[in-house]
Amino acid sequence: MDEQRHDLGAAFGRLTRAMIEAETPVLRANEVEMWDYAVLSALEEGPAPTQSELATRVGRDKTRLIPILDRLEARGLLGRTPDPADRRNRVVALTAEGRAVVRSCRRGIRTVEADLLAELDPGERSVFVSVLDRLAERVRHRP
Amino acid sequence: MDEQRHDLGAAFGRLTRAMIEAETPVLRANEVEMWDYAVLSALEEGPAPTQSELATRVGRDKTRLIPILDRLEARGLLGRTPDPADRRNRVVALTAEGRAVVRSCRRGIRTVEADLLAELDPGERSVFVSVLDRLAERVRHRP
DNA sequence: TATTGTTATACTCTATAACTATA
DNA sequence: TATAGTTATAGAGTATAACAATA
Repeated sequence: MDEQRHDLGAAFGRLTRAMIEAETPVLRANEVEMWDYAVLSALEEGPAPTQSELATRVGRDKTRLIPILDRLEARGLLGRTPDPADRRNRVVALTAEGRAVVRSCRRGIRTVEADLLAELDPGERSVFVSVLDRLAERVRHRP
Repeated sequence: MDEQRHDLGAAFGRLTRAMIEAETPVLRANEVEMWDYAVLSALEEGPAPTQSELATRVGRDKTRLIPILDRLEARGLLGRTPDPADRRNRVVALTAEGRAVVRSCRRGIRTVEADLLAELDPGERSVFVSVLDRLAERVRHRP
């Protein structure tokens, strides 16, 4: 293993903070907060059959999701409809407007990302992005 | 830019959390917390001429550094000695024991990191690590 | 007056456990 | 009884401003 480099964890942490900072203006322009965007983004994969399922998708617990869902539902960006088969469940789905907002956010975010990766050569960039995506996906499946 | 992948920021965030979780047992075995380790690690580069300088090195503000320094100094892992040239300043430096602790932590952390990267092939791994380190360094220089 | 280190205070975020309604 | 969603509360973490000592 390499000797003369910084810790991976520290590097991830720094980059996380930097990205949050850089993306905040984009999100603010769309009047959403970070976790709002995370929720909308997760719902693009498809409606969530329960809020708990959505919570694990996003990587938060269900209690912290509720104020976010309240806000987004009030703005008409998503809907919570009771599941007739089991009325305890509420299926959460994007509205057309919600889909439009998340797409608008994503456009801005892609610009910020391109900026971060600008100095890399194309080969490095594609390896980096692909590995990053794979690692993040691997790490996803455990809460 | 690629279309079908997750956001970089979300990936960084997930990996940050996963690494914190995976490294916690290592740090606990050495009786240090995450930011304790960050401070000790930063001091390996050399003594900090002022606490403020150390704060920016670590990426926190000076007020949040103080309880950490108190604790580490009490344990004899670092020293705070007034600078004779400007007695407002305190230069912060690792003790021999502090250096031993941070090295012990690092050994464990390297193992965790190797585990994360284990499935990658060597080429990918070296590109990924090198790019990550470079990006983190670039992003470092803005308080 | 400006700066270093420090303390105090208010604010946000997070974790936990209790409550309701359905099953 | 067990689970989904919700609410409440306590704790940790964070940001900000004020303070004493030194320049």
